[in-house]
Amino acid sequence: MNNKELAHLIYPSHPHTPEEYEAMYPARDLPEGAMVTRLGPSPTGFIHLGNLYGAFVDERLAHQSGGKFFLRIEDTDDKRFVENAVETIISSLAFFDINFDEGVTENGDVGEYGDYTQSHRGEIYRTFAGKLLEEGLAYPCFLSEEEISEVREQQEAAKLTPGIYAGWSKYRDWDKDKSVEEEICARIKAGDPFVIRLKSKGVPNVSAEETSRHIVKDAIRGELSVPDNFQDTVIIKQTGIPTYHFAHVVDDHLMRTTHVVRGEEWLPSLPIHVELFEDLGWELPIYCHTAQLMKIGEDGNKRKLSKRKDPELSLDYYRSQGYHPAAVREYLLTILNSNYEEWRAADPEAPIDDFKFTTEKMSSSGALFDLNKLNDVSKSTLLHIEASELAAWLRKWSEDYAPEFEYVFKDMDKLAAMLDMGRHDARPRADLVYARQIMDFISYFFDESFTIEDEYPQEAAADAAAILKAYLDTYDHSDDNGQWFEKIRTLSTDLGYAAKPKDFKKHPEEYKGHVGHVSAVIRIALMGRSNSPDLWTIQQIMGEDVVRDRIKREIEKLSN
RNA sequence: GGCGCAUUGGUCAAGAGGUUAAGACGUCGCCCUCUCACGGCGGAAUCUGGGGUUCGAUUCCCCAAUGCGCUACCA
Repeated sequence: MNNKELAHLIYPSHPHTPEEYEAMYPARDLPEGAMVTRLGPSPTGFIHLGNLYGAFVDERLAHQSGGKFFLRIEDTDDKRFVENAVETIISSLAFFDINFDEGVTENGDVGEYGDYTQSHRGEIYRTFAGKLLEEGLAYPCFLSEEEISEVREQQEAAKLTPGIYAGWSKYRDWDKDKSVEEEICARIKAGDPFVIRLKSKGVPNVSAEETSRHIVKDAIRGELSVPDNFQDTVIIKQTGIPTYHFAHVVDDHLMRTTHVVRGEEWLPSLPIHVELFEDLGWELPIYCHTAQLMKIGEDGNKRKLSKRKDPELSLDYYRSQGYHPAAVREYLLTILNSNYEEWRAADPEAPIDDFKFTTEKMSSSGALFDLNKLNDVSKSTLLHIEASELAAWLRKWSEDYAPEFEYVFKDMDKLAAMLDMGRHDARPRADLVYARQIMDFISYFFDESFTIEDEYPQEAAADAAAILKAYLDTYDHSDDNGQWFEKIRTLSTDLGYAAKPKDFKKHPEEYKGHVGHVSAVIRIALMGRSNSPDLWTIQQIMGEDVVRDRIKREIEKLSN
């Protein structure tokens, strides 16, 4: 039996030949320099900041260069499948403005290079595995789980690298042993389960200096020195489904991916991929191995955490807190490209598309996720979003994540006015960070959430009732900001408080306090807290009735 | 254990064989100010360690330490 006969025995027929597949998925007709990237999530439904981080690289690279960005579902592991995961992935990414040109969508596949779901591509993988079989570059392996662990034990005892490679699977050299050949033949005919392994060409267990290497270009890390692979990695599992390694090589070639963006955890298996590309006679894509995004631990603060299964890193967490997608995007870009912040500072209004994103500017060491920085970026990002737009966005957020805030959205114009407080001044306020924080920030406007949180300042506590009465008597809702504050100054002086804080600081013995203390009393009666934006503006939004009502109520409370 | 990747202030980082080692976030102080926020000014704080190479290294090389990852018929 020769290689060809073995291949035929395993796969009696294929609907298409490798050449036909090549013709079905021809090189893309794209302008010079256009990059084709892809995102290949497995359908666990768990999307975290790290996925988004990588997805941004793909998206920017493709769309900036006039290329294509597609979504491929990598569901070769049936144990991982989670119901509705694909929908979740698509909608989460869309929420953060990651849009695909082709691939899997909610309404089926879009694009000429599909099918874009790996579990639907079994026949394609088997065809190319058959080609490797024919060429003697792969072999069927019947080693059982028990046999494999025995091998491992022996290898560990002998201090050798564990794994199946030259010398450890008799099936590898079946053509040199008639009895093995007969066994393979019989077992295949009997329908015994087996895997297909790559027949690696590297030399096992030699020192690092002695192994030969390939130079592989990595757009982030420069030139990588990749040793020859000597592991007979499984390429087709017992189920007939490929492993990641094989699917990656076949798909990214046939889908004509030019840039493979993936996490650095893939670096150790690069030798396998390089060998596979070589065996199949295909050109290597340009790899972009990104650094891991990590997070500051909640316990201490500077511990690096693995991104793996850390619910705090879940995209849904930031979404439910109500971080605006534009803010998250902005933040991610600042850690993705070190020169982004500088560029943004120079032009706060420029659209993201104007920024020239480059892989060279990406760091090869992992960054800690910094919530402080996200918050800061978010503040300035929200400043550039229209209040009415923001209000609408908040309402959508509330519907999805926080229905308890329904009352906030009864009057959208009023809400927009609240959000807009002080945002158009020469030095705009930056109060708004994320939805939950905003709900708290404006909570005093609503009777549903208004509570007195702070206490009167010591200097004016005793006069609180008097201050409020005087304030109510002179209050005129149509006063402008200047007239209104002039009245407070007068009121302050009348009651023995300095009209200016400086006067009080100079001669504290002459006054009970200053106008700031008096204002604090009013502020607390109206807002329940001692810190807030401009009082006059707030009153204008609240309306005269609410203002008078709250002051009256507080006077009553004080007299009891 | 083996292999791989990484290592500039608390965090993100620029940077070059000779620099006062940028900038941002955070932090501290002052100013502005009816509070807060914004803004302005200023401060504290960094090249993981040890060997080389060199007139000179934080920058180049080696080793170590530390962190992260891989070591599956998971991706």
